[in-house]
Amino acid sequence: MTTIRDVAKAAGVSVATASRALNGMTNVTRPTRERIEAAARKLDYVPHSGARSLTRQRTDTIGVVLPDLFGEFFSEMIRGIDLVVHAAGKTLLLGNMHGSAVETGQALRTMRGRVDGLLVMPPDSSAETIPDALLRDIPTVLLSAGAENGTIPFVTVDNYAGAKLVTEHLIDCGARRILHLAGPQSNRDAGERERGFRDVLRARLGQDEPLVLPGDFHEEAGREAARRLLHEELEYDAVFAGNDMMAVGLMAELRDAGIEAGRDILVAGFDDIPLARYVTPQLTTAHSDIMRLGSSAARLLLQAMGGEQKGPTDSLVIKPTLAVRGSTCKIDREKRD
Amino acid sequence: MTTIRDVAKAAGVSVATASRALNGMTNVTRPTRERIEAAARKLDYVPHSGARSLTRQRTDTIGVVLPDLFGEFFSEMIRGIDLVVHAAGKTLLLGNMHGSAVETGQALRTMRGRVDGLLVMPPDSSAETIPDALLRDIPTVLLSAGAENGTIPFVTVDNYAGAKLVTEHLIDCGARRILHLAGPQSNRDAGERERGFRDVLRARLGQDEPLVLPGDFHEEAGREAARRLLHEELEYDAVFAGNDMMAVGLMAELRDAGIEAGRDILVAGFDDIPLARYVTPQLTTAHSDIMRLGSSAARLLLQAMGGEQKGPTDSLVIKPTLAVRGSTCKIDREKRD
DNA sequence: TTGAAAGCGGTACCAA
DNA sequence: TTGGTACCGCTTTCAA
Repeated sequence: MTTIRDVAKAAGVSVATASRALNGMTNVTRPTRERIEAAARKLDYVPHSGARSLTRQRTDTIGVVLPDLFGEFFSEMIRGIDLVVHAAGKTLLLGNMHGSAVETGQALRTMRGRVDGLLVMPPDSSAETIPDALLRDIPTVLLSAGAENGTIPFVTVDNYAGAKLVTEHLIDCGARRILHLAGPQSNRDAGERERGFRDVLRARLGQDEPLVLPGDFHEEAGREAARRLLHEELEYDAVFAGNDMMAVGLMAELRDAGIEAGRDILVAGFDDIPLARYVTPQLTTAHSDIMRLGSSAARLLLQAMGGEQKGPTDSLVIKPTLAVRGSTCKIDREKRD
Repeated sequence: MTTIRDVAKAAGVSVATASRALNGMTNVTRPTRERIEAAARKLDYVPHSGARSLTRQRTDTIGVVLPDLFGEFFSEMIRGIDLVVHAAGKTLLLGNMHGSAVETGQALRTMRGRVDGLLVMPPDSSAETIPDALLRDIPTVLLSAGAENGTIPFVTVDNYAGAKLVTEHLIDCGARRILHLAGPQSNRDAGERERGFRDVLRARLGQDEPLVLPGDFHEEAGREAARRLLHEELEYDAVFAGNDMMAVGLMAELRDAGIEAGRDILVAGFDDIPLARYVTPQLTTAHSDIMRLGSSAARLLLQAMGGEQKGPTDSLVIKPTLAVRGSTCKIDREKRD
């Protein structure tokens, strides 16, 4: 592979001059520059970004570490991030921590020296898995993490408020026996959603111990819940699923059994992934602008990288809105905010 | 940020010894190693991957450059890639070229010195946009590119065969006036699909000039096509969309006008993205195992990086199968292969 | 087993 | 305007 030294030699100049010419500095005479550029072209020179970033002390790269790369939620998030990162002329380095805390730490460590800033969505929504060393030296913004994280700014959806919105809506539609299909135990978002659900049920219906089924945010958990509903002949008139994927799985499975959401039972989800509009009936859900979540986080990070001090106070909490669709009643379609 | 020098100093050894200890080499005495490890822990040492890869001459990173990061197609592809890359203990560096050839070249250049291998999906499915210098020095596998690319191995779907499968199926279902909603002009995949469509129409129905509407693989193009169908009162009994997203858009728009796919008109797509099963009616499509496409490409690349000579002959062409669902007739459900 | 030192491929400072 | 050169942080010979 040709290096800048080869180019310099071919052009009969020092590496210093070659570097200057190639980087568009003005203090190089026309003819010299042209000789260098010609040589670079002829030798097919491509600078070694690794070496460059070592001396420059910056990489022009943003690292993103997510618990999973798959599915619409992350896909949209990445899109939002990419949008602003790309506009800022920087590159995205995507890491996947595959859900485990150990792997998270590992993934994050390898980021050192390859990125100037970090966008992290911790598996359990807490920053504990992030090595302190990194936090001290690399500007970091947490995605979808709680306020308890101390000193790191974060961007998140107000899960509690969203869950309340959805639950209220189900009750407004006449539901009285409402089941919640929860997300992963350790996940803070899931916890907040469940808390919102419980609080509303207590306040509005005086129910202190509503039925909450365990789930994991994946489609199959929704199907599983549907099967339990059927086999155990549980008499519920509404289900609030912890996220859309589970709601979709649940609806599909119920449908196979001849039970139609929106007619025989009300179903609502959370997130408003694109898919929510395509299923039949369309899914009522707490709408969060996921893409915006990603781009806001990226923007916050860029500011922090620009030297601005950013702390938890700069954090952004996005309030979800209620998107009423066919899977529940439509009585309060006007109620959206 | 603490460097290996700090650690060495704190442990009272040379950087060489520190490096050896930290990298698990055996030629370090127990006590020395323990002193070094203690120092590293105390100082919160995280190695600088950039510097390390500069000397090591490898990065343990695979670069992936796609025309877009959004949507289920890419999402699944990335999942497939990540699966094998992660299993191989390597990191993913994701780049987005935002569709343009210039940006592609740019994105690829910045990969130099940051990755050991490259997975590229060129915007027009041709390798021309890839700088020669990179191709010579970085093992590369093309995603979804044609055989015409010369010397680079690639992994692709047999678009022509898939399109024929779908078109045959529509005819078998009784369709005689079939419309094709094409993908982007410059896209080779799209071109192959259109070619398959045309060939079957000519062979089976003797139609030499079927109607082909322009599209771009996005949902809105499907909706637009539906609107044309409605307003211009085009009398067609089937639509073969160049990909699922467009088919989905088309079905949704037709449905709003009271026209039901599978009943009033037959609709088929291509790709079999997860969404295809969720829409109502479910979408008939050419099923390609996109995830497998990604993982196969990654596997091929890893082999090439391992020193094995890989050329176009090692390329993998995946034959799609027909997935018959509710958006078309079901007469030949058994015909799947 | 350990240390000194030479790079890896650039950038940028200091002189000339 | 140019060139010489000292790093950036780490790995890896080569000697000791």
